[in-house]
Amino acid sequence: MKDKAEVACCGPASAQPDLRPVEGADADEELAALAKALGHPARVQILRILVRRNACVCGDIVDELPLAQSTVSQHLKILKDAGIIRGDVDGPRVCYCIEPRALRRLKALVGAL
Amino acid sequence: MKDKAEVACCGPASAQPDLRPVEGADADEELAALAKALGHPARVQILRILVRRNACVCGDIVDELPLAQSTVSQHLKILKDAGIIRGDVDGPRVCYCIEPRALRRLKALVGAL
DNA sequence: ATCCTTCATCGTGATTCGACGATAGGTGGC
DNA sequence: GCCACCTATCGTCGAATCACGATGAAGGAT
Repeated sequence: MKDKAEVACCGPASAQPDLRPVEGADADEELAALAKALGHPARVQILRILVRRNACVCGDIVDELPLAQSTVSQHLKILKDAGIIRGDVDGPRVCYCIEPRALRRLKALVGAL
Repeated sequence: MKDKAEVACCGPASAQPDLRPVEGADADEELAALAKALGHPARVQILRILVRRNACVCGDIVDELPLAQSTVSQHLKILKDAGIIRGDVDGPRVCYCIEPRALRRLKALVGAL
């Protein structure tokens, strides 16, 4: 049952648009925080993995990266703290998936540059 | 003659599209490097200043930020090393402006997420 | 030539990051 | 209960970041 993880653990993308401004001091801080979370190749790679398998994978990420499990877990925490991904516990494993809202927000902020 | 700086020191945006791929290992590194450069509020602010005055300002940036001159210079160097901005010497002062190519590239990479 | 302005660089200290191994916490199977 | 598996967290180390003041280099102005 290796395909089980393809069932998304995270609900469908909430389609409501972001209303917050895309510039100003708060937006600067927000963009900087999001960019900082993306400011490492491993984290970009993790994000790409989660986008590719639109469903959420858990520790398969560790197998795809040349990093120790603890290091990957740390990167996942950074992405989660930034609000870019979400991690839902699914039995003994944890199911990570991207947070579409945050990704849209990032695109909006970068697009406003 | 305070309005002199409004004349752009940098040529008009080269309109040729970017041909490089927006995913893959190289793209991951590239996006991470660009994001890392943006991963600080002061640098986002600097970028916004340079976009607002589409012409290039030099040390006026120091006046707009609550940071020491050396600190601002350091942030400018980071942005310049990342290829996001350019600095042309204009007499005793240096004229910074955004590098439209890099900005477009960033938007393409983020958009591909 | 001498000063003054402008910016970059150096050196420093405090903080954070990135990576790892080791360890602890849950969960399911036996 | 006990054991195996998957994650998270802790502790640690070296390296990088961030901020600053001080110093240096280069170009006008007088």
